[in-house]
Amino acid sequence: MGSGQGAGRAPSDVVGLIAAALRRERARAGVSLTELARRAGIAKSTLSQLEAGAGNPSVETLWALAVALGVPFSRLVDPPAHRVEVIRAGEGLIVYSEQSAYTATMLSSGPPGTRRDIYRLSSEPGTPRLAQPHMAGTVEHLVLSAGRVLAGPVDNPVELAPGDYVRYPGDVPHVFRALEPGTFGVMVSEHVS
Amino acid sequence: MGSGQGAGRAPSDVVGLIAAALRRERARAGVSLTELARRAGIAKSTLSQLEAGAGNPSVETLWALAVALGVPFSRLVDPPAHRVEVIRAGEGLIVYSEQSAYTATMLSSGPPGTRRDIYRLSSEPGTPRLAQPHMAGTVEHLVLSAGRVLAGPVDNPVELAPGDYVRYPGDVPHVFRALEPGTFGVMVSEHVS
DNA sequence: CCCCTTTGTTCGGTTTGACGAACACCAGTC
DNA sequence: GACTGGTGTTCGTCAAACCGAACAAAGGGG
Repeated sequence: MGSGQGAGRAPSDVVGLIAAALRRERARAGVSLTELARRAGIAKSTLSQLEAGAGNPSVETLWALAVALGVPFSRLVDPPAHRVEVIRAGEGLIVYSEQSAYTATMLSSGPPGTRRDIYRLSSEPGTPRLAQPHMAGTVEHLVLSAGRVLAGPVDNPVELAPGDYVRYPGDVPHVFRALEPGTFGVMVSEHVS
Repeated sequence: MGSGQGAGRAPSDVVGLIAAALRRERARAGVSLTELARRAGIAKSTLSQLEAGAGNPSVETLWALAVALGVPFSRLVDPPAHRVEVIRAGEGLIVYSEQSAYTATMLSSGPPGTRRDIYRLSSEPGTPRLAQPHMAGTVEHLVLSAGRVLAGPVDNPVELAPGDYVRYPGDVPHVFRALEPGTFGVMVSEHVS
């Protein structure tokens, strides 16, 4: 976000955001204000003020609410993910095929808020696929389906057998190098923040 | 989520987490405490206390710090994500094993923002796994790694071969029925509210 | 050497967030 | 009607988060 600094920021903006998030999440959970306050162990007056947009809660208070609501903390502070439901029928769309022995097929393009894509990777030995760093904050999950592969950050790759799972940062150079014929796997690339 | 409650939690845990995150991020940014406090527009005494692990900052304070540091808010509250994680086939948290011939291993639990989990499913023939509907808005993606499977909504399942991908709503009853021994696959369950 | 800047720390004072009780309101129930 | 059980709200009071200044330590010039 704003890599700039302090100068321009609306403080009450955050408060309003939290107020909205609280109302939304509480409605979703289907609990009353009183009940939620009781579960979170905070005074209901406090919660009332917060949902009204007044106040500037401490992290402990917010944390307790997040726990009681059963939602991750950031859901209460991050702006409501826009639901731009633009899922293309992308099945079978081959994204990369630079080398003949390597193919990445996009199975699903990410829905609301976060960028999240699902690919099927297949590769053959002898043509290591070196991927350039993606956007900062990208994380990749890989589950090997068949064959054997050396995958992960270039400086710390991991050898995987079928069924093995690895997660590694996608914003550093990483590799996918098949060690056996018929190697393929499932990759989930997600971009947080 | 409605089940149980969440009252009891170590509050200072959060504080300590934030303290560590602040020190870490400030070191990464290479700015002094004084300078950071100035940029964030808060008193350096406040920042000093926070980094010392004392105190319980308000969201506005934390927000200002996050902005001044140029990092997303969640980076200050979420535990530092391990960089590379490997879960070998057979390892990991087995979530369901009701029937002996069916196992679901949680590989990755969803990060802030969206709920999304990654599982490895393995099953043997003869014991169809019938899943109850999940939370409304849940979508499941499945890529078969090996074997053969009949998967999808109970009223409209699809037979998959290795490499095949299917996406179906998770908020209706759905099935995962192995047709061959050694069947396993990767499932991404995501919940868009 | 002294001076001056910057480091991060520890003090009083003020602002304010969190609490608990009392409040008004509505829906069933007797 | 009055009465219970629930909703969410608005009040004093107290603890504490935040501030600003004064503080000891550690470099960098002149």
